[in-house]
Amino acid sequence: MPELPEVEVVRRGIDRWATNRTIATVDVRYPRSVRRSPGGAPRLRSQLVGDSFRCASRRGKYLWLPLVDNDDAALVVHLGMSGQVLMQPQRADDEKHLRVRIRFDDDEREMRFVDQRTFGGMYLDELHDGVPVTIAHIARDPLDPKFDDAATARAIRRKDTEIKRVLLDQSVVSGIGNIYADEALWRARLHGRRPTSPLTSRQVIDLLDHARDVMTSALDQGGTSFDSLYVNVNGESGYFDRSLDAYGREGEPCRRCGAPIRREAFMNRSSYRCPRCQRSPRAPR
DNA sequence: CGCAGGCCCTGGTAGC
DNA sequence: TGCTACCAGGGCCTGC
Repeated sequence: MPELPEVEVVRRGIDRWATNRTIATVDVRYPRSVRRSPGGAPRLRSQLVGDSFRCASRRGKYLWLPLVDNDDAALVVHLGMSGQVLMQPQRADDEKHLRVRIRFDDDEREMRFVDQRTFGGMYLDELHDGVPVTIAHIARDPLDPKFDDAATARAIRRKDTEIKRVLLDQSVVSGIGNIYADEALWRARLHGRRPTSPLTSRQVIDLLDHARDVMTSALDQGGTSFDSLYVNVNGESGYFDRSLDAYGREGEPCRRCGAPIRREAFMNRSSYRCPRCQRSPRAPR
């Protein structure tokens, strides 16, 4: 499940292999994967072939490759739940869920978009001030140098909802998904169902600090490969899953207090927390 | 307008 | 063994 650290690892890999090479062919094997691209596969192909990519940018879980010739356009990539960008030798066997193949006019590696659950995709978009218009509503992420902790904390406290919901709201703070939300909440000793407005500014800024810290650590270890769907552009897993303190640790002892980590349903998914360190806001015990 | 919840999608796995 | 039901979940869309 790629969140910010995993997407950043992929971005770096793409930068290493895919920039400043003339695009030769674009082969869309599965139209759904380019469903957000205006004009579909034909226009995607005609716009990309002959052009080349600049260095990749990222905001939250989105990354994009600006084009060199058409300098107000970019190829946006979102990995969804199971998307992978692989830089493969041209002779390598096709992956089972290969969706889009981009070849360059040299003998080096080709770029492949592979996606089992097809929530991800790639599409052409227009750049405004260097940002694709379709992601203008995505907030800056905590690793962005221009991320404003105090302003984000204010925005969070203005919301009339629960804290974990806001952490997952990409228009307030981006890059955080279910795994790093649970990890940040564990580190901050906050229950995800705590209402946001009574939280102090200090608590929220502390939480954002923890989110940044845990994602930075994950990035240093190549990301979290919890269910093997996430890999870097060379197909290699990250190692942060063994450093997780909450996510996926149901029944295992809290690394702080020893209480068994609890798993609960939340927003049609799972939340993991320590029942002792992260007390329930409703029925404290 | 803000918020909550449903839906999309597929493969692995638990359970019978 | 083979079938069914369920689970993973980001982001868009709808409805209240």
